[in-house]
Amino acid sequence: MRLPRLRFGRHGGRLTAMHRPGTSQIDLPALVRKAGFSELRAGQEEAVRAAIDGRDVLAVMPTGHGKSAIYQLAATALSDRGLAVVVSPLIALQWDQLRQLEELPGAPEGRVINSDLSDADEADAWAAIEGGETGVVFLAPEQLAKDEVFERLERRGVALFVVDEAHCVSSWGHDFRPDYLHLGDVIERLGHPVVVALTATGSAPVRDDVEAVLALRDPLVLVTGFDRPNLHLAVLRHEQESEKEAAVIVQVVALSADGQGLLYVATRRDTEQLAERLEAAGLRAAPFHGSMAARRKEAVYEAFQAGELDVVVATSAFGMGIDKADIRFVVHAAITESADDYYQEIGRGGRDGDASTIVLHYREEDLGLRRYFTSSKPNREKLTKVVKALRAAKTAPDARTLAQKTGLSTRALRGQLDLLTEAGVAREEGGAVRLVRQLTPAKAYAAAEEVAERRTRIGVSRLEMVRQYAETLDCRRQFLLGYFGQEAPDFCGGCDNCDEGRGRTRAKLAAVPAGKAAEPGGSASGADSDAPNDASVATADEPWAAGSTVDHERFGSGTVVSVDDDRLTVFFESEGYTVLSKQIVAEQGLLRAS
DNA sequence: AGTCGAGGCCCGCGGGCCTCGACTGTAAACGCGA
Repeated sequence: MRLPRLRFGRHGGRLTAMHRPGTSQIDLPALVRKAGFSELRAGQEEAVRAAIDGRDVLAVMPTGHGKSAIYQLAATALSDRGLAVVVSPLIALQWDQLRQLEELPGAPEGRVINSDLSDADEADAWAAIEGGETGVVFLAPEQLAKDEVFERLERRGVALFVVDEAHCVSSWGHDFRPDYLHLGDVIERLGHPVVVALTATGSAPVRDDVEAVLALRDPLVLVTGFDRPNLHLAVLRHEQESEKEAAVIVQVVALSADGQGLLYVATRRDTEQLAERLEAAGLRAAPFHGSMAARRKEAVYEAFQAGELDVVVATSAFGMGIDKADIRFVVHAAITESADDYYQEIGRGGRDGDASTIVLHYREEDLGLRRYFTSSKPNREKLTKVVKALRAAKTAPDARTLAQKTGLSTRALRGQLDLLTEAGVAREEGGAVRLVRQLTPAKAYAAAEEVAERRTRIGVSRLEMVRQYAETLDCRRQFLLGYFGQEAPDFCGGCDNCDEGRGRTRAKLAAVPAGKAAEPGGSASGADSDAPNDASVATADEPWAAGSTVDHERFGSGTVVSVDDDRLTVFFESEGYTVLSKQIVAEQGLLRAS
């Protein structure tokens, strides 16, 4: 098991948290001291105050910026009003969070509730929770789907509801972990305690999704900057799979001279095979993927943390909860499913602020696998079986009974149920599945098909965005930051395209005499960014600012993601990411502000 | 959508080539058997 690690020094440092009259009567500096923190960073204080004052909070902050401190302080302040429930996606993360909480002298006692506990331990935990000794409970959303768990928490009284890694609500909730979709209901049934949603990944559509799914009420939305100037970004294109693999091996071996790193691959088999090849090349390498035994996963994790491995070759399973600041490279041997995922994975590099090398090895064919994972198509036969069984059932069956009745595997059944749930046809509560609408199998199928088509459209559009990242000849940092709705200087000086003076970057640089000062309000500060910032100049009379909501006559409502010289990228709820020509939008009046 | 391994075929006994089809990611929870 890993050692607890504090994200904030408790020694030295000045208290920067000041009491502001007119807000909460809580003495925040005293609370900060009591909880054992030395100081709060920008954004943290605002978030804690809002939560204490009863306002929902959505905080999008980079890992290591102290998201945990927000709920730890809020839970401490609100502990006499009721329990704090912290929803966390991984059991390993729950234990980590508990350990962090235990390190804080003034914080309430915490407990973990999950399926790892023995019956005796679970009974003990509940006794502490119900007896009032425990102030913070860590659990996965699946636990909240159980009536018994919900009722016990409700009886105890919940004052604060925290959703950690809140992007899971959006990126996983729709198909992978449907219980994330029900968190909004859980919150409402608990009488809507203060909700604090925390994540490090938050493009505007994801933020909107989190807000909607959790039914946040007038939340304070805090978004800190996404830029990570110490990450050097590059993409290498390949024709053949074998050539790509060879290049990946050579590069990882070379980069290992700088320190430890991560190699992300697409399949479990690739984790094993590439780890073997890297070992053969003399590196200390280990594979990591979701279906490995828990003990083996933990051993790899520990060895990496302890500096005993040069590289971990992993699927996307390796990531959340990694608490290592000195990762010197993050290499992808295959493209991710979205730019959100890519940013999340590369964001693990260089948290100590020192340089980290980020490379994507790209083959167009690799998009095929991602497309496969993205596409969802309802199976008429299976779906009909499920709907018929539900219509015939006298009492609402659980998923297991339903799988037996329909003869489907639990996995196949799960897929059908997710579709029916999102289509608003069925609902799963406390393990029991009910039909919400008494539709014929044919109509239920049509509803599910609509949902699947929409999911696929959005999935393909997200994939299209990460493809654009891979194929762009412009500044990659600007592209990524634009994706997250943040303006950036044209010249980042930290990506392969800028290094080589390619594409539009070069055109813009050529148009500006070297050394010319930027327009006021133009370029961001930075020693190497003297080029003017067109994005901010253009926004002066730009009617469609990034982050604003718009209506399209055909696609419905959407959020402006980024604004370029000649085009807009908009995320439409029905279509996903769509690139529109500014000129055509203007000429045809395609968009209305909403 | 794309890759890879199994198995068949050819020609002639060791290996190359082709076709077909299985498989491809992310977690928690639960029940069963050892």
